[in-house]
Order: sequence, then structure tokens, then C-alpha cells
Amino acid sequence: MQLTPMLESFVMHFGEMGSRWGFNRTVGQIVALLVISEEPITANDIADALRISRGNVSMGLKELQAWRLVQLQHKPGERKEYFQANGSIWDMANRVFEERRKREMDPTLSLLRDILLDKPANQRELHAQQKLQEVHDLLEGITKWSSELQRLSPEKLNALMKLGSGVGKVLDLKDKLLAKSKTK
Amino acid sequence: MQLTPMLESFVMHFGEMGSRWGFNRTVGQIVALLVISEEPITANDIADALRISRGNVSMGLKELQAWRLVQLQHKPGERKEYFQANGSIWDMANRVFEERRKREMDPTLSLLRDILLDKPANQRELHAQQKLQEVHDLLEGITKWSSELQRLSPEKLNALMKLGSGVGKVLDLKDKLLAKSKTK
DNA sequence: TTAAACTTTCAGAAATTACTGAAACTTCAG
DNA sequence: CTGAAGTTTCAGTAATTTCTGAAAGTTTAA
Repeated sequence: MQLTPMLESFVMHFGEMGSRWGFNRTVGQIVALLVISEEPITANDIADALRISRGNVSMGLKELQAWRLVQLQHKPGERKEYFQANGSIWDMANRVFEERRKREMDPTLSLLRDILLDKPANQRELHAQQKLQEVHDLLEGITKWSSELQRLSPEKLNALMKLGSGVGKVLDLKDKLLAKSKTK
Repeated sequence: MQLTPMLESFVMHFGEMGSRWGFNRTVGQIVALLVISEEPITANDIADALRISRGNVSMGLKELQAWRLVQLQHKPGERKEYFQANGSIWDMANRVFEERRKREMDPTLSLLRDILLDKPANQRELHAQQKLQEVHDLLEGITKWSSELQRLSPEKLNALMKLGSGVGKVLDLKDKLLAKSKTK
């Protein structure tokens, strides 16, 4: 399982970025390796290619299963477990977004809701609550919107992206149409 | 600078979330504190309220300035430096998004571009490059789109968010209109 | 100048996070 | 059953990140 320099540079880069994306170095390297592999590979192959301990691979794969980024496979007649990337790049990115939303937004949103139920005890708390309300609304807006976008079909999402800042025009269009139908 | 339990719970929570958002605990706490403060506060106030060293506050504020999340102020006749949150919650969130995009996407995009310029040396590299192309296109799409969204006015962005999955319908609408103008 | 009032820096300590590898566990064929 | 082939767990170690606090730096008033 020797990697060529090109592939190695990619795998190592994913390792370095890993921590910025919410997982650790080895987990990042493992995803990278799985993404570029044509065939499913074993945990030993991974340990071998990345020069890390077998135990570490096991922990990494466990985490990647929690993220639903890997898929376990068995080959007929073999006892070994084979792993491969779970779904297309697009699917994987979607899951990463979703999981990160869960980890980065949901807990805060829930705390904010609790705090906002309390009566402010003084001027300072009142002002703070107003700010927290803003934070809450923003996070809620983003959360709702992003989960609705994810429900859109990939084609539509793609169309929307292609539209780019053209969305501004489409919005105007919509307003005009609405205005017309009102005046009817 | 004693915090009430309500405010303290919020500040501490932001500290814990900090690392998931790309900065460390104290930096998270400092932002939280600044967001809920009506008046600008000094670095000493911060150290005092959070029970952390003065040096740590200095480093934290430096980092927050790099993120453009705090603003420095001087009061006339005083030598002390006062700090406050830089802009509205919305502005701040925008900056966090932008900064994170820079840190989480740009380096990877640039590496991918480099790799994709190389000739694949064998079958495995060829297959890997095809995958990397997909990753590249996805990241580029997201990057472009999100920077275009940021260029939209807050009102339009808001309208778009309110639309939610209704964007699907608007897209259909657009397609119909385009189809018509073509047949003309 | 001097010195008081304030800020930043950074070496080392503390806290946290990641990794190793041996032991424990699981599964299955004979 | 037994043991071979595989996987997971986890205590201890290593690496990394964060934090402290004393020293150095800066600014301004007198």
C-alpha cells in the first residue's frame, strides 16, 4: 500500500485540515485514503499506508462511522472487514455539513432558548437577553435554511448555486409576480 | 465585574463551543462577554470577569482583532483601551463565516488545483484525480456561492432565507420564463 | 528625562488531545 | 471445545495546545 507522492500529498493535507473540519489528523487521512481508493480496503491496509497503529485506525473508523462517512463491507468467503467511502463526494459533504450543524449550532440554540425563557433580573440582563435573542434568531434562521436546502434535490441545489448572485434578480422577479397576482 | 448566573452560563457555553467554531475557550468567552456588554470594557475587566490572566486576554483580543470581531476604543482623557463587539450580530457572523471559509476551504482548493495540473502516472492516480476533481468542483461551488450570498444585501438574503425550500418553486418559475423568452 | 500607567511578549507549566501497543474480546472453522 | 484470524479497548505515553505571570515594551504627563 505505498502511496505515490501525489496521492501522499493529498492524504497528508487532509490530515492537516482535519482538525479544522471537526475531526483529528488521522481521521482526516483515513477519509482521504478512502476517497481515492478504487477498491474497498482493510483496516490493516490503512494502518500500513498511513504508518499509524492498528488501534488508532480502529478508533478512526469508529468515528467515521459515527459521521456516516464510511461503509463496512465483507467479501464472500473472507473474514476481514473492508471499508469504503460511503456515497458520492456530494453525499459525504452533505453529511459533514449536517453533523457539524448538529455539533456547532444545536447545543447553543438549545441553551439560548433556555436562557430566553428566564425573566431578566436587571438592566444588564435585559440588554444581554436582547442580544441573545438576535443570536438565537440568526442561528435558527441558518439552521432552518440549511436543512431546507439539504432537502432540495441535488439538481435544484446545483441550479441555485449556478444562479449565484443572480438570485437577487430572481427574487425581484418573484416580488413582481406576487405584486401582480395581488392586484388582480 | 461579577456576572449573574444567567450571563455566566452563556459566557461559559460560548467558551466550550469556541473550539468547535475555530477559536479557543478564552477567545470564545471573550466574544460572549463583549456581545452582552452594553458599554465597552477594558482588558482588565475581561481578565477579572473570566478569572484568567491578563496575558491571556491580550492574546485573545489580538486573535479577535484578526477575526475583525472586536473594535478598540479610547475614551477621551483616558489612557486605557476599551473594547467592544465590532458590528451587529449579523456582521460578526458574516465575518466568522468568511474567515472560516478562508481557513477551511482555500488551502485545500489551492492544493487540489496544483494536484490536478499534474499528469496521472498510473491507473490509480487517474482514478484518484477524478475523485479530486469532484472534490475540487464541490468546494469551488460552495466557495463561490457563499461569497456571492455575502455580497447580497441583508434584506435580500433574509428574503431568500424566508423563502426556504420555496426556492424550488421560484427556480421552476425562472425556468418557465426563460423557456418562453427563448421561443419568442 | 523620569516614572507611572498601561500593554504585549514569550518561556515554561498545565491542561487537553491524540496515539501506541499489548491485552481482551469476537467470530468462525475444524 | 480449541485456536487462528481477526477486531476493539484502554492505560499509559507522546504531542499539541492553551495559559500564566514576570519581564520587556510603549505611551504620555509632568
